[in-house]
Amino acid sequence: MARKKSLDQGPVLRGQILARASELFYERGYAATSIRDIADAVEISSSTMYHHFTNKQEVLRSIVVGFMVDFNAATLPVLADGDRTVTDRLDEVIRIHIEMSDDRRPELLVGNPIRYALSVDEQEEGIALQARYHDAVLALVEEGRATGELDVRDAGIATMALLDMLNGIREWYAPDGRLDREEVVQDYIALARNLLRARDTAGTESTAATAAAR
Amino acid sequence: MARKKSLDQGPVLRGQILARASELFYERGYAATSIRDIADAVEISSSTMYHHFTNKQEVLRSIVVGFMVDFNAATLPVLADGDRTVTDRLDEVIRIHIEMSDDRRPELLVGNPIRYALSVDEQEEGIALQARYHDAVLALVEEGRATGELDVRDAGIATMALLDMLNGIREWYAPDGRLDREEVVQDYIALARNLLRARDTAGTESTAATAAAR
DNA sequence: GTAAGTGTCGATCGATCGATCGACACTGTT
DNA sequence: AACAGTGTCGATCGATCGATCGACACTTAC
Repeated sequence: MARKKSLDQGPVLRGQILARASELFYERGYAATSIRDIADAVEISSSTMYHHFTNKQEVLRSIVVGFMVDFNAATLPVLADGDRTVTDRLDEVIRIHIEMSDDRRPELLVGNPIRYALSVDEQEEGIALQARYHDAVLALVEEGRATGELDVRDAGIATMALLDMLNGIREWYAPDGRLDREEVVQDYIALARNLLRARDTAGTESTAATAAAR
Repeated sequence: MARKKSLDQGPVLRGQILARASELFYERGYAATSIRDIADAVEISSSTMYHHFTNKQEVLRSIVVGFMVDFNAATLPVLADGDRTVTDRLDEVIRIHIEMSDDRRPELLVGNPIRYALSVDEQEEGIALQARYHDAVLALVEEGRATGELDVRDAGIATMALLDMLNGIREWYAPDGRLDREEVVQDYIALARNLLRARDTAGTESTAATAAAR
């Protein structure tokens, strides 16, 4: 086999590495995936990896931070949009949460072993990004409780229940299975309203339903 | 240091190994935990490990299967108890689920990387045990929908939402934090009733409330 | 045309991994 | 006293790990 042509493919290779590394980390875990596994999957040598990333940790860090930055960019503006009702915003965030964590499933790397693999600084960076989303959802739930749109005893617990419910989907949802994704989105919007005892506000109902159906 | 005394401590050492291994696997992940890490934590040599387990995989398998067997033994009889109302059974299972997954938190090892670490037979064994619990909860939700006690569009989706909501708790609940565990249990019982739109059945209400408060 | 910069590779490093082996201590049986 | 069975250990195996190095191909700038 001839030497791989070294035409400058710019940041393309870096993106390929991140994409394949995400999948391997997601399936096997970070520790069980070797640099050579990733290199083989992208059909490069292991040494080439080190021209694009300083070490294995940096590959993981890029994936984790990259996803969370995009995720927050998509959700935070919606959560903080004061012009819309709480229920309306909640519906849309649930849709974004489900669709984004399904579309980019392998990139959503969380859990203790992932944290353990990162340096202290990287841990704090990742946790801070997650906390920003968490706090924004919590603020929305508290706002809903204040306006009477939602009815929960403890906003903190209800928020965790909601987020865990949404985060669990990617572990069992299979696109080729019994369920259509839009079906899942609609059901989860309804389930979330049940969970938080969303009030059927007559004035905003049509608006929310329209947004939910998109 | 003198040679470790070899007084027969029966299955005690095996239990210690499993306990410490659980914690390390939970914190760092299976692949990132070496046989020597476990041995050091129990203060034995790595060779001694192999007199109690055939290999590293078998340690993981023992933990996973051991927990799920106990978990099913505690929950399945409740879920299938035809003499009680659906809501009543649901409340108690939620309590057991939360308390057991908190008490034995490190033993609850799940996810893709864990599956990847097990052999095909072991995977199927573990999945089968989890499926038995899942199916029993699903059957209860469907029963509740049939009797009118619960009101959900798709029982399968609602069941996954409920289970994910419960499984997420151990990732964030800290015993020394703001929340008392009994508080969490009570809130989740209420949240689950919201989620599944449990009907306030006049006849069984007092029974269910009593069971919930235990 | 030649020098600098970039990207890729094979070869290889020391460290660590899971697992094995023989030696030895202790207990209980005969 | 001799023996078998069990549990523990240090030493060590081959394999694989993350990471480094120098050599080489190719592009671009001058």
